[in-house]
Amino acid sequence: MTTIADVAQAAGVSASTVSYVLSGRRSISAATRARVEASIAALDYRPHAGARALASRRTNVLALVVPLRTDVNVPVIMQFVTSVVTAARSYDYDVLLLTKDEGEAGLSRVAGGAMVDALIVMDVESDDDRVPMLRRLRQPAVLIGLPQRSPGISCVDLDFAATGYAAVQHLAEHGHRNIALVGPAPAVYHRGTSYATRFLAGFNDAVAQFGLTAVAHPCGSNFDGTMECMRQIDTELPSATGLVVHNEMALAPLLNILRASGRRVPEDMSVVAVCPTDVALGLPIPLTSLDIPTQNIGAIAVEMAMHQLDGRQGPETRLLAPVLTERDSCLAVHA
Amino acid sequence: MTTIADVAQAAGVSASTVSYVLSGRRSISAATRARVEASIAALDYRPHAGARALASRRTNVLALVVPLRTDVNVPVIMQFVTSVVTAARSYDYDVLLLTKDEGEAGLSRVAGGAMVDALIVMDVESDDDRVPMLRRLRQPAVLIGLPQRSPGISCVDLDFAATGYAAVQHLAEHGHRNIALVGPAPAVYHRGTSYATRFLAGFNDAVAQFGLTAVAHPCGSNFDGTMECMRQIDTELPSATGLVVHNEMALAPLLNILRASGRRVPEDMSVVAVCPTDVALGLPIPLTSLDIPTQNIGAIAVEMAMHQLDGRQGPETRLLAPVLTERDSCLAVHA
DNA sequence: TTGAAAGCGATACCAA
DNA sequence: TTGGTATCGCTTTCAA
Repeated sequence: MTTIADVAQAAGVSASTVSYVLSGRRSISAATRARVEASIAALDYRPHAGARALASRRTNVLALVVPLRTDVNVPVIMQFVTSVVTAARSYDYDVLLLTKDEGEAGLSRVAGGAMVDALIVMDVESDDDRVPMLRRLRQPAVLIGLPQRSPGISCVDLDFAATGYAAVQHLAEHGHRNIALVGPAPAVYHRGTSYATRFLAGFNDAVAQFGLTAVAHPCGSNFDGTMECMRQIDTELPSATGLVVHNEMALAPLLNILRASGRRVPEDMSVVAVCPTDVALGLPIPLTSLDIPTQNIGAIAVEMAMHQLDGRQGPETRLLAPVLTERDSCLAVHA
Repeated sequence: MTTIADVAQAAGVSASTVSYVLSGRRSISAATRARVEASIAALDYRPHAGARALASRRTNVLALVVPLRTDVNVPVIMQFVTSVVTAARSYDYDVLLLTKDEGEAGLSRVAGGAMVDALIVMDVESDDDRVPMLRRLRQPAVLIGLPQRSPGISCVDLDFAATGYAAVQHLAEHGHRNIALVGPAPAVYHRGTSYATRFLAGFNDAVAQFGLTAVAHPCGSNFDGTMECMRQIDTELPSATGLVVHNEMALAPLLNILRASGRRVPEDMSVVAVCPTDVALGLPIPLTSLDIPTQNIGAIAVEMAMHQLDGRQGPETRLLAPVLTERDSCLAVHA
């Protein structure tokens, strides 16, 4: 294995000089730098990550904790993952992947063992067991999501309350008076994933504000679950002309079910979806949607972690404002 | 930070004894071990990963390289990822996640920097640029997939040739004489991803063997692509009574299109899918399928890496035999 | 602008 | 059964 000493010898300088060329932490004469860089290239030298971590107390690795759930849309998770990995690379960081089912043990293992400089945690629940432990770690953490109480820890997420409100507002402004919410899977509510309840709160606020009539139902994330959910909605509010769908997995089945029951979108039923853009565009009819900006959120999470690492910024919470894009699934109704 | 020296002092032993208690590489008296373990627990000691890697030349981390493509089914990729992470944890290994778009640079970065002990590479192409470089690394690599020439490197994959053969055979044995293959996306063929061509070869072999008439078409991985693919099939072989679908993303649109054109599955059209079990079960009608055993493949990849690390096994290629499960999408035709 | 050398926190060899 | 210590490869302080 090639070491820094080999490079130093080849370049006729000391090891520390090579180190400084690499880190840029002190000025080096152009001539010396050139020789060192030539030797590095010639020997194909790569600094030993472990040695570096030991001496510098930096690993240039961050941990990313992902859920394994199948009741949340897996492609959406994957979008977060790739955006985090891509953003991390732009800071010369690598990503260690943990699964949520390891729980607190996984976090303290990688943090306590100094395997990572920071942690990014997805799928945070309202009252998440992991939050108190994260707060105690030496490394900064960034949550994707918003627990009940998050003082001392950074959070980033879409502003789901505002998003729920905006969805209803859009339908109200198009004259809809009777609407329904097709929500996330029951399990998502049960385990207290906060985006579900925040969205619902915003939805209900707007319903009251605009004086609408509404029903809301969780929706199992598959064909049967969607069928059942629509059955209930049709029973309780048969006059509904607008649907807010906060469940990516339900979208495709839903469109089928509507068509099968003879209802056209948007002529007979308007649909506002909450999903990433590519999902809204990947269906038979382009959906009017409130974007879940996975790319942004992932990049911001990494950025927040980096800012905390270089001391530029303490813990903060950032909620992204919803953006609604009109496409082909909403129509105004006339009384 | 708590170090091994702190633990040693607390337990009244030397640092090396603590190290040996941890590694189990030499026998320790029960009394000493108990005291050491008590101190470890009391101090909540975690060995520093970097120091460990430096001294032992082992990181207990393996690299996993995933594609970012959206033309292959993202949930399937995620299944591989979670099975690899889960299997790795069972060997006390962590997983560093790389994306394929980093190419050879990413591989040599993490391998050259001794960040990982082994690499697992997904989405390997027939003539993959990364293979020669992987062969040169100090660390063992396991490919998920099968490049043209793989001597000296471990591979694991479903036996796609046998799978293609089995799909056709199943239809032939049910009396179908005219069949069509709905293949992966054109891009998958173009970049030479070998499973596509291996499957096609097996498909064609069986078609010849059983004296069938067949057409095969790539299929764009969305609604429009599937529509276009079916249009071509209907034009070229309108008498087809059986479909082999080697494209998870095409399955849902395909069933819709068939229904929209008035064809019932399985009465008017038999369908054999190649996909993970959960995909086959997640559609309106449970599909007869050849399983893509993502869990197995991921676990085997990790196992092969571990066996190479402890010198128990050199590079080898393992192709898993296809397993067909009959469900509700295939019917025998009578002449 | 550069070099020498003291750590960083483990492992594992050599002794006892 | 245990302890002492050289060593892993790098960073960074102190000196020049």
